[in-house]
Amino acid sequence: MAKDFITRKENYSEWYNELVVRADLAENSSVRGCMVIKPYGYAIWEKMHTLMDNMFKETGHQNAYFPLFIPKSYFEKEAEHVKGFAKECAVVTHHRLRAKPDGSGLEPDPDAKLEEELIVRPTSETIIWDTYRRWIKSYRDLPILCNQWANVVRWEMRTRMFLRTAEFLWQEGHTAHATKDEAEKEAKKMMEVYATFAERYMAMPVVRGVKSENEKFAGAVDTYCIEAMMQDGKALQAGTSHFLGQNFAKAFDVKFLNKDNQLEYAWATSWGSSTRLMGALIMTHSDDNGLVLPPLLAPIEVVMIPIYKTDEEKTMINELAQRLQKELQAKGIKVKYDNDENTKPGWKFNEYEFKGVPVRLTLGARDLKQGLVEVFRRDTLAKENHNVENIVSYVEDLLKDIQQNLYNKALKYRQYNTREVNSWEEFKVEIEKGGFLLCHWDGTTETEEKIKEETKATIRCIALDAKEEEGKCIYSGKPSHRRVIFARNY
RNA sequence: CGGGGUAUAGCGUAGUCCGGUUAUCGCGCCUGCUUUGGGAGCAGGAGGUCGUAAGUUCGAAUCUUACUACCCCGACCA
Repeated sequence: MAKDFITRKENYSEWYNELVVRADLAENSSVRGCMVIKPYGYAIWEKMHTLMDNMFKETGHQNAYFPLFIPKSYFEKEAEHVKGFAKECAVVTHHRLRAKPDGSGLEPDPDAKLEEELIVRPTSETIIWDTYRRWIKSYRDLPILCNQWANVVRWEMRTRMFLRTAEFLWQEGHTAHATKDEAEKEAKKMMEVYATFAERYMAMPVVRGVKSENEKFAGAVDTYCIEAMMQDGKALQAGTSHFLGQNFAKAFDVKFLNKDNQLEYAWATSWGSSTRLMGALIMTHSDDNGLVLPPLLAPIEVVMIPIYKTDEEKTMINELAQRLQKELQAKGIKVKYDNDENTKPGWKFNEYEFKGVPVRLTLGARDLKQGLVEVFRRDTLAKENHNVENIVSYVEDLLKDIQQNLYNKALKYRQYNTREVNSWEEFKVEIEKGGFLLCHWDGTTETEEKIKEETKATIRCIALDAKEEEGKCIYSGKPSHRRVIFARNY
């Protein structure tokens, strides 16, 4: 019903861009590659933030905050890490401006050049491990389980709101452990936390997996991930959790005395998820009428819209609305009564529909005379009249149903678009159709890169629940023991 | 950083080739009245350094040159 709104089929990426702007989630700022997250969009992120934060705390983590700036020398210490991030770092070189000699504005003061240049953090492993060196002396100091909510900067060539911006918001967990086993368990545990969050709150099914050598984090031994499928069949990495081995402990000389009084390097993990989740959320559920939000993340779960002609009707509806609002709020439901007289009901219908509000109650004078309200659910666009008497418990159940339905729908979509492919010829055809392709792969980086060059498809992950199965690599024909997931990705 | 394109009101645009009144239209905005069951109607109104700078000309949104910004396609990436 949305006016002049492009459909997913017509142009998926334009649909996404327009949706983000028109649903009032975010807008491009005047700074290249950076976006403004608007109140409605931020309210969704805030919910994600709070829910995830609780999950981190339940698993024993504490929040802390580390500096935005990282001395260049710290950054250089872990070879793989530098290689991965150097190309996209913002660098601070001066600490003062001065008036230009010709009076035409400001310029960095040459006398205020920094002794050592500072990197704006693209991620915080280095500054954190430099700090951990001072915190860790004994096995009794371990584990350290910290998380930080922060902004990071990665100077991307091409950006898209939420999916890839030069600056973005995220959380990054950084833990230190006495044993390899404990660190590995931590990395897997946090992947599971992300997966649970995605499925339970975002209603977004994910594949739990491990990255190939080629795709893993710069500086990690293993990268675990959750991968989701968007409605255009492309994969989106929605969270990563890294087992870092002793790489950062060695680079920053973080040693502790174990129970046997011997010096050992500490074991590390790091794990992160970002405002990219907003993009994932949008592209998982939304349709050609705009945003669709799962109730558990919707800033407004229920909107009530009055329709009346006379003053008596208006008074009657206002009173009813206030009563319903209280009752719904008592059930913990976020409800908004929009009795703004400047806009007409039809305008409001479209507005809230576009913004993805899960349930709308139309309080119309005509229906109310028969004791009815109109209930509209955003996920199926279905409307029905319902008795006003038990509307509160009905809405409560309906919200649960919508949450579950969105998950089921997304899962069905993913299952339908996931298929086994057994030959290179077949692969080249199937990859054009999108979706996840389950294929045998010989385990080598060379093969992976050749496939990427020829088809733009990458190995999204090796699913943790992939079953053992003998087969031949679709590209090289060499033996393989399990299938991996190939897809084009965001 | 390579290749292509665009720049006119808050947004989207006409006009540019072929220079000539007061720069077009829609949406949005403001005021008033009438309206209210799927983006209301009428009337009136406000809003512009035509990306920046220089040049050609009696006269430049329009022609020339330089610069800047943004978009698309590559290379790179959560």
